[in-house]
Amino acid sequence: MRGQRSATLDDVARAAGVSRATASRVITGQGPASARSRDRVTQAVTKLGYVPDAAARALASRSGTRLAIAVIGATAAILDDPYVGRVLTTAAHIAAEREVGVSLHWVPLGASLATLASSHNLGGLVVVNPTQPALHTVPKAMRGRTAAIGVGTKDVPSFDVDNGSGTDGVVRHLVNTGRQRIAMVTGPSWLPCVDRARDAYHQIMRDSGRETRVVSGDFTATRGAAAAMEIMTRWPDTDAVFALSDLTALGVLDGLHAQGIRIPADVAVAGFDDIAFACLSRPALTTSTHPVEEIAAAAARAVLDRGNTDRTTFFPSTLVVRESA
Amino acid sequence: MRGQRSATLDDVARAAGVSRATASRVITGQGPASARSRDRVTQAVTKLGYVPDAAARALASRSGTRLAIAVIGATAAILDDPYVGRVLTTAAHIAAEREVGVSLHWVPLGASLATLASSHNLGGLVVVNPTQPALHTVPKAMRGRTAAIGVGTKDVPSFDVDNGSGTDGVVRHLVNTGRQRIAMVTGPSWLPCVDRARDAYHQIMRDSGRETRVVSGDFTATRGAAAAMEIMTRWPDTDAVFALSDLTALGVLDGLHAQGIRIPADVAVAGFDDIAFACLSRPALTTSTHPVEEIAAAAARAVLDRGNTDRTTFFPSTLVVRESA
DNA sequence: CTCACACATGGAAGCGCTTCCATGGCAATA
DNA sequence: TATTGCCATGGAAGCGCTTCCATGTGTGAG
Repeated sequence: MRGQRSATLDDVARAAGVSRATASRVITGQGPASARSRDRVTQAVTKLGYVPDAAARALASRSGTRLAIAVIGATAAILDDPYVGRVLTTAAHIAAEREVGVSLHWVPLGASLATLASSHNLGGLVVVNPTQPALHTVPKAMRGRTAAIGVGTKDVPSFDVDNGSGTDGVVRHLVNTGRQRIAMVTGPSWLPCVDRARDAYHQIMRDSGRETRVVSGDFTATRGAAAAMEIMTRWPDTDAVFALSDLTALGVLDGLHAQGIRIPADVAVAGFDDIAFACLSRPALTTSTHPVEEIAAAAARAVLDRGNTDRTTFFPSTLVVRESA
Repeated sequence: MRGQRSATLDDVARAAGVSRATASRVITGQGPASARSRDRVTQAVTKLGYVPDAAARALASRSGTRLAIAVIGATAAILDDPYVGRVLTTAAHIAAEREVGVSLHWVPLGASLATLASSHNLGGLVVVNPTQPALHTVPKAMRGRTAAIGVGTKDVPSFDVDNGSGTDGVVRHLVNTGRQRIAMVTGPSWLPCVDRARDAYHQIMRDSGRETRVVSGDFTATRGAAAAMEIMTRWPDTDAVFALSDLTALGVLDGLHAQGIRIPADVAVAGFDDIAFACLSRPALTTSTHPVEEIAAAAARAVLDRGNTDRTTFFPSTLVVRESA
């Protein structure tokens, strides 16, 4: 293509015979410009193959054009779970409509978001699985353009699936289908949504006079398989397992299979999320939906359109009965 | 935290009692600085909670600090496949070691990479599933910091799995285990790697005096299920199906199940990629490995460390025999 | 004791862009 | 014809940072 150095706004302005200011106005579409200038600039742009420099633009306009998605406390395994992928795809979609890009950032638990969020080239920030401390590290200037997927702080709009009622639906189904000794595999304990789910489980167990059996998980399949062993060893008479993630439930299925346990005849298994694979497993997984796309879209829109929702919005989760429970 | 406006390098310099130049040198670690200046600046930085602005830095230094991953021709479904996720995670890892971020970009088939790659705040570019035209749109200035995952052009280092020998291994296994009428489900036809795999399949079929049965796929599970129907309708005596993607193979498994076909008794099924779910399905999937992490790491390193590899590197794929074939 | 040299330092010039502001031209009004 | 007002325009001032260059300051060699 063109020479070594790529064309700048100056080159365009010169080629069009207008000032840089005018060229800028035409290109950004902000501010007045005569039809004549508009034409000449447009022509110069295509002729020179001019593409505005995002960094310079962000710096000058003090508002970037990129939506950052920060995933808190993620291990490498998290992308085995379609979850982040779905958030990402959806956000990218919404962002693309507004001609902004997306970037993905893994933020270790306890790390600061300051570096990430301080950059001028950021148009917005969506924090996935936020913790209070992490959210507090986002600079004031960025607060208005931040949303959380999960349970956030007061000054940041938050979006999450209704883990409580979702869990309620699943566990109630287990109870209604005659299961007596129902175990639960949770997720990472630092996630507030895990608490809500565990609370819901405890509630039902208590109300129906059942004993609780909880082992902690991390949303991975590997952990699910291990949890299956652990559960059947500690409580051999368990007749149902509810995992707070489909991936984990799939692992549980596997672990149970390995022990020669029949599903759902001996033990019922239920998950949470309704991932694409849930209906591909044998037996197909009974689970509860997780409207990730809706949630991610809401978060992305809240950030990009500055929706002034500063409350937490919960999205309903509905039971999907298949073969495993 | 601090006031409305966040601290700039000027603030730090002032607080430390040095010039902006010196402060910059200390912070970037480039250029000389006395121990005294270093201390004072470091203190000022922590005191003010100073975080450098990425946009300004990129603009001034003419070299960004972000690794962009552009996925060509991706549909929303692509993230159901762990593939992109694995690329992303690995790249993010390598990038993080060098304190650079990653960003992900969906580039429609036929779209230009110019806008993406022209930005000064880009440290490198990794193009996934590149097409020749797409690669040609990356500005000269960026060429040196670009790598391809897939088959690229001469001036860009490329990394890919050896689809040819991988396919060879799988199909040969099918042949060796006595399968006679082996069908293949391919991937998107615009991907060169699909050609290589199809060629390998044709080769073996021809060499062993077998007839070829090819239906085209798109790497999704949905398409796999449909392909299973299509294959069994067109060629009811088929006794093996090889899909160029595990996701598709899983779909095939599902489609075959739906028709009451036993696997592997009636029909053997083999995939490609060895995704995490491959061993979770019933029956567990026979497949061939795809060292995505190695490939992505090589690509990321080639870009970040300016490795002058301007050739295509193929990574070996090895057969994994499980239950389905 | 002098000269040369290295090193730490600050001033200043940008990087490529947006945007404020003052200017000038033109049509509409009186 | 003189006055008002509006709109298109260019000049210039940054955005926050890096980096070149010239200036001091202290050290070792002669």
